[in-house]
Amino acid sequence: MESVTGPESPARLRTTPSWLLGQAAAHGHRLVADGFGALGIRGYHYRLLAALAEIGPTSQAELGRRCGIDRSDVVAALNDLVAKGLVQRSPDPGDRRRNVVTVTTAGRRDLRRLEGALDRAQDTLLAPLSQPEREQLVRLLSTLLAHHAAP
Amino acid sequence: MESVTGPESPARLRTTPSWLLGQAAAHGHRLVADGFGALGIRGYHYRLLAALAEIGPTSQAELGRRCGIDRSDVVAALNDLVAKGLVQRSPDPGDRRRNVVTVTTAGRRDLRRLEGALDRAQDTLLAPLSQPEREQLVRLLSTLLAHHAAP
DNA sequence: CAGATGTCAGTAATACTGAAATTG
DNA sequence: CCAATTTCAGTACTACTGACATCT
Repeated sequence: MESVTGPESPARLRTTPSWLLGQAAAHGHRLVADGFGALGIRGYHYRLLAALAEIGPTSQAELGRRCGIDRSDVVAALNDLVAKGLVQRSPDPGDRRRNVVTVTTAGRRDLRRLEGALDRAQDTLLAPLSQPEREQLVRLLSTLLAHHAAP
Repeated sequence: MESVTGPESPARLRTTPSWLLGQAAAHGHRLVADGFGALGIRGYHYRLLAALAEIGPTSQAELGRRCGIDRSDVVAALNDLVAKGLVQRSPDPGDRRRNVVTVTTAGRRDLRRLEGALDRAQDTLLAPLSQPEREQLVRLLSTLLAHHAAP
């Protein structure tokens, strides 16, 4: 990545929130991807693993809703995770439309490593902000997302 | 788009800045794209038009640096803008490696419309934030980008 | 029948990589 | 020879669309 603009970017862009968000998100994505890259994991994979570890065995549709990932993309990402032996996919006895997805022991182990990489990436990303500023940023973004979330 | 997660997203994600940034950026991108869509313009196109209108005729490489767009992507986006008659590309007499890119009258006209659409998208995106909060968000993001900008 | 689910195929947009040819 | 510029070809990741078959 490295879409660094420097302080000479157009004045209009420098004060446009959606542009600033996009650039900051790109930096964050690059840092996280670098950390995940060694384990051959992408953002989608991590999200799914984290959600599974937190809420336990779930259907693919529910996973997609929790993670904000389209169900068609969930299919592809789970294929990867199954191939890596990090999750297990089995038919739901109670509802034959569904699959039940479960994290394996190897999945939990990789997830712990990913958490470490994620923490380091956040620290690098937020380096120029004080602790109160970091909390303020998280608060503002959370307010934004809560407002735009599906009702 | 619409990667809305709702308040039941994994706890780990809800407090991870890079995830929050990504989600907020996705919302912003969707709103802006909706506003630009009617004119057949993407983010890259707008950035280039805005930079050109601000700094005047420039080389493609300089444009890319100002806008944070890779040179190879600048080529493709300018091809579109030339085809639409919004910019003009001509060889630089002083340096025959370069092209000089200039906004046309039609380009300035479309840019004014795009600014309007962009403003409306920002208002929708920032709806849940007060004016001081919006300024705070811009400030925090600017600090972040300034720090990660080319050293 | 309506609605949910899993799957597949395909697309758009941003971001990035590598290489080639030309010129300074 | 080295560096900058333009261009092309190709890739990765996120996000989204439409369709289909299956099952509740």
